[in-house]
Amino acid sequence: MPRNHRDLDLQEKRDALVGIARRLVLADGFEATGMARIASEAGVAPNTLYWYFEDKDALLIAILDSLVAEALGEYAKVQTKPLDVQLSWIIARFEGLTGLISSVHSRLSASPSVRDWHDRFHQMVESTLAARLAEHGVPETETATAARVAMFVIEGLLSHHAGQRRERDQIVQFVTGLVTRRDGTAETQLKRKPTSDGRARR
Amino acid sequence: MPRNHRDLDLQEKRDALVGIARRLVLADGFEATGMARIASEAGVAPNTLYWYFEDKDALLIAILDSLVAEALGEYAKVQTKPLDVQLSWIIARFEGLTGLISSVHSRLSASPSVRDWHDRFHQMVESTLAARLAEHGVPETETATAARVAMFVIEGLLSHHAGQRRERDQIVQFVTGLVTRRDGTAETQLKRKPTSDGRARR
DNA sequence: ACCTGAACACCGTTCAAGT
DNA sequence: ACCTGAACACCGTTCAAGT
Repeated sequence: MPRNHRDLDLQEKRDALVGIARRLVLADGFEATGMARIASEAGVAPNTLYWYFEDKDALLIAILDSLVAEALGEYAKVQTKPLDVQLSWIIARFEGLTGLISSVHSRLSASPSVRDWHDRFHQMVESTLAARLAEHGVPETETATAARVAMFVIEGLLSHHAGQRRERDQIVQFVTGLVTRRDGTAETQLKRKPTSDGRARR
Repeated sequence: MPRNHRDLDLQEKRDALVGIARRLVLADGFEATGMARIASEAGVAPNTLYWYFEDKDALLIAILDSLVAEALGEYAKVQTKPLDVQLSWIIARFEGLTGLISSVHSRLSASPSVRDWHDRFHQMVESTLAARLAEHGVPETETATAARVAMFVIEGLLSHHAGQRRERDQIVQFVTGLVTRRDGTAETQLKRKPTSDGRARR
């Protein structure tokens, strides 16, 4: 896959390198995947990577961008489903990425570029969540706070072995129930109504 | 501070080393603090540290234990205060440790001993939180789930620049309000009653 | 039992040089 | 413009040896 010099343009080769790095990083973890290994797998010299990426963090960010782009495309399909289904979907979708997520968090203080990406990502996810919450009857004054709480719960579940399936469902139901049951707006959603996946609560 | 051979016993010297390492790690971060630096600050050879600690993770765990022991002592004083005050206190108390917290999370997958410590710590904190929640009228069937959600929110706030003071208060109020307002048990706590620090909600 | 000097393996990154 | 061989600085850790 080296395909040297001029028959692949810069962006194409960069993408190819990201793909290779992504596969290795997802398999073995970011810290455990050395630049030398990535280079060797790509058939180039280690320092060649530094022609395409400023440093290892830039490579990490490129990997994250490619993963987020894919997930975002798929999210469109569940965007209109009930809140608990959406939350469960998000958690299941990112379940394989817990290692990467904690790598991102661990680079936060050392790398301004990772910190920057991370903050942007949070902003994007939370504003999307806030919009969904608004649709579900959460009053405007609380959507931002509720979205942040939802985000924290998602991150918590993902960071901690993601819990067992059963426990995850319980937490998702608990949070959606709490968040949407405001001053009667969505009161019914909480009482006895079966969950959207057909299982009884508790 | 070397105090060699026999005029300090093993445990005493170990504690001294932990103290020195803890100061450096809190100042510069775990990853940024090399074993060589700790050793030099302690006036010993780098490899001497490996007489007292199995590896760098063991040193991390010793630091964490000392920090938790201190915090636990202080927590006794606020244990009987209202829920929102307790949560705010916990967040403020651990605010200076965000770097360490993410270091712990980043070692989770690579180090079984850190993972072990982390799981124990969560279990301890969550069972304590669950007991407080029960005192505040949360039904038995939900204390565990609610405690875990509270823990996720605490961790989320601590991991993300801990937010601004104002935003933190808002989230704490939101969560305590939601969690304690169950089927009328603590219904009043939510409606219009001013927060325990005297500020109006929203 | 406690401590050390010296080395090892590995890491991300850089430099000077090639085409 | 794109790529490389070789080196650099640094890391946690180990080894063989000293007392």
